[in-house]
Amino acid sequence: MSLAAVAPMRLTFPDLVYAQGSPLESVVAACERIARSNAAVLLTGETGTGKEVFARLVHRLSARAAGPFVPVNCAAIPESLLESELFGHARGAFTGAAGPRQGRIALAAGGTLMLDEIGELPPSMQAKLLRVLQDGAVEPLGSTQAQQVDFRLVAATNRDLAAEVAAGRFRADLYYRLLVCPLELPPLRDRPGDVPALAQSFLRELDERRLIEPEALALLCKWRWPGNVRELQNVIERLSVCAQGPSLRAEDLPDDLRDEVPSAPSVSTGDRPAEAVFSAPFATPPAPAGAAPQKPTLPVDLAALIRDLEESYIAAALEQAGGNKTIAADLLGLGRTTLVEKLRRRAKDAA
Amino acid sequence: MSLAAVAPMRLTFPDLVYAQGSPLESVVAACERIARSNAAVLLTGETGTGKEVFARLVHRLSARAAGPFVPVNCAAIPESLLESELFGHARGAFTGAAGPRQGRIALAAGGTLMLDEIGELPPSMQAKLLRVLQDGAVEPLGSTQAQQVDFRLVAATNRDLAAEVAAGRFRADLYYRLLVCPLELPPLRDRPGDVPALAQSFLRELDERRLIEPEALALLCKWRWPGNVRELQNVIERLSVCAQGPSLRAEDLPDDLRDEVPSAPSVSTGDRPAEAVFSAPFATPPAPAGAAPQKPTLPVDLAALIRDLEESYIAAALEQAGGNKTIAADLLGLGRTTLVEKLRRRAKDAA
DNA sequence: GTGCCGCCGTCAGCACCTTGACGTGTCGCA
DNA sequence: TGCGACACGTCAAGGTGCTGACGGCGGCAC
Repeated sequence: MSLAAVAPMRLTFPDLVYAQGSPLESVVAACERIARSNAAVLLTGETGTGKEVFARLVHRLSARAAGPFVPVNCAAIPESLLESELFGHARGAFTGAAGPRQGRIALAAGGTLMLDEIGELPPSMQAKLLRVLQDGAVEPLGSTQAQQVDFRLVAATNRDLAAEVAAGRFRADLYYRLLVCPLELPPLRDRPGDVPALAQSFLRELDERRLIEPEALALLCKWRWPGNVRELQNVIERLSVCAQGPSLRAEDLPDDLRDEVPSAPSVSTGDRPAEAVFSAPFATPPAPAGAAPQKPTLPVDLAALIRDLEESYIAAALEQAGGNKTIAADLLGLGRTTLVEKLRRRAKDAA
Repeated sequence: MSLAAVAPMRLTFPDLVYAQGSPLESVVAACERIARSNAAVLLTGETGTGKEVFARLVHRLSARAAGPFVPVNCAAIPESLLESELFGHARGAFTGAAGPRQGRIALAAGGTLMLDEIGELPPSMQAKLLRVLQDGAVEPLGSTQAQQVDFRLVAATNRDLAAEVAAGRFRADLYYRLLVCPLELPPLRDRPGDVPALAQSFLRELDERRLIEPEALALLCKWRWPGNVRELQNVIERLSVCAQGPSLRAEDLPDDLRDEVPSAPSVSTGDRPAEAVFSAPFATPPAPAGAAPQKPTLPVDLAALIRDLEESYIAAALEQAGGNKTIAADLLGLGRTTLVEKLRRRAKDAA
């Protein structure tokens, strides 16, 4: 899986870098124990703490290492599609292209299924997932018979699932099912000792041979890292780009980091920075990397979409034609009167 | 790039005009460093500070200078169209002249993609963009396979993205991704020394040979310029048109500028003047002319374009629905029979 | 087996859109 | 002033696409 030289040129996510004595040591040790079993795992931690990295670690350390690792980002898939995405659907009689689709769960047979942002799972899916965990079988949409699937579940979230349960947004029975092997990933600010190792690892991936000056490193270690490892990754990249001298100096760091007020380490899982406050409709949940195929956002109002498209083009053509409708119609390959009528309708609808 | 004599007669945007000792000097220096890398750039600054100019600068200074520069104004495109605009859609029956649309991202292959007003990006597009940045690949609507694209991203906004993140309107992970190389453009009022040079540059483009009287120039330098460079451009043009004497006098300036109360320079990045209501001289609308490099390519076969778009969406919906036309129609907000009819026509046309 | 349910294809009715033709108003030029 | 060129708005005719209803077909439950 080397992305080689892709465009925006990103580093591949680091494979578990930490320092001696890091709190991560105990987490890794826990992973090793856990991996041997087949029990469900629940990873919790802020954005950017590397939940997928640890999910893969559990997979690799388990007896299923040779099987598939299937990541699914629950938050990145429109609710209406989640079901067919997870469970698949039986007959795809038509369409040629798709045909009958395996669900992600079925694809994880013999391997590990990672459900990221499981806190975003809508209630109906929670119920269905629970059934699957109990029966060890999935029943694709439209199909009559269940299909046994042997998979291991690793769930992850940056929400406080217990609070979600208390608020009635997450099923208690599913919660306890997931809670068999809880693994909490500490935020980067609570393990500043890992910062140097991580920084060095990122530098190596950048082919950056200069060193970070001690003063700069000290600043890095003191920063709160609300975006955790991913934020560090970006800062390092930026540092490498911006620094001009023979070494990477504190002056080359972003202002925020230099205006540092030494932050108290967070109190366990108490505060979840920033993004906790979603108000917005469509509450954009932080959905870290790595899962879910592209797929256009459906459902969509096709009629409205086409109206918009048409309107955009008509407006552009009119502008280019300087308001001359005859020319504009030509530009669009439409009859003149057709364009006129379209405009009239539009004006009418507006009123 | 001379637009020569287009209808409303606009000046071409100036190519980076500033005075010696201007704060822009350090910004330009930063651009030079940044340009060498492939990292994402985030431009921030008020309306009219020339974000696109700097985006082009980064492009020209980079190794990609020979490649395309593709500007996209996220705020200027209806939300429903953004997806097909950015990602494109797979081909339809026959291409005609305009044919199957490449997305803007794909068009930026080998070059630079500028996403202006990125703060306006709706949540679903934020998620998709993040994926593209991570994978370096796009998957056009209706197509099943992803396509590798090598591009460099320059994002721009006049919002406070950090605040947007805190408010839950902008994804934290995408934010950190963009923050690799932040570049802040100072408002014109904080660099009054650039005003004379800019004014002279605009006059030259207007073929205006008269000179600005010192008193008028002084007024220009003192004005707050809520609309920044673009506002200055408008004022100069107006001045040239209105002045009748052998020189450009203070009396020819709009009243607002002459009633000047010497304004304190803005306190660093503190306030972002609500560009909505600024009572500019000459009723400067926030973003007239020079902006909006949107403009779909014309001429175009609108009917064919719409057919293609429709086909792509239908194909995608059918796939997601697993061939179930009832569900697919729902996904598209169409009546079931309507969808069936559309399919029938399509099949008929193919034959 | 029988009945129910969901999905599908067809078709006729109808609203809507497109199209071509016509009349008007304006501009420029003889 | 008169004439042609040009662009516009309107309208009636004809076509097109949408809609709702109907019947067929297969799976599943009882």
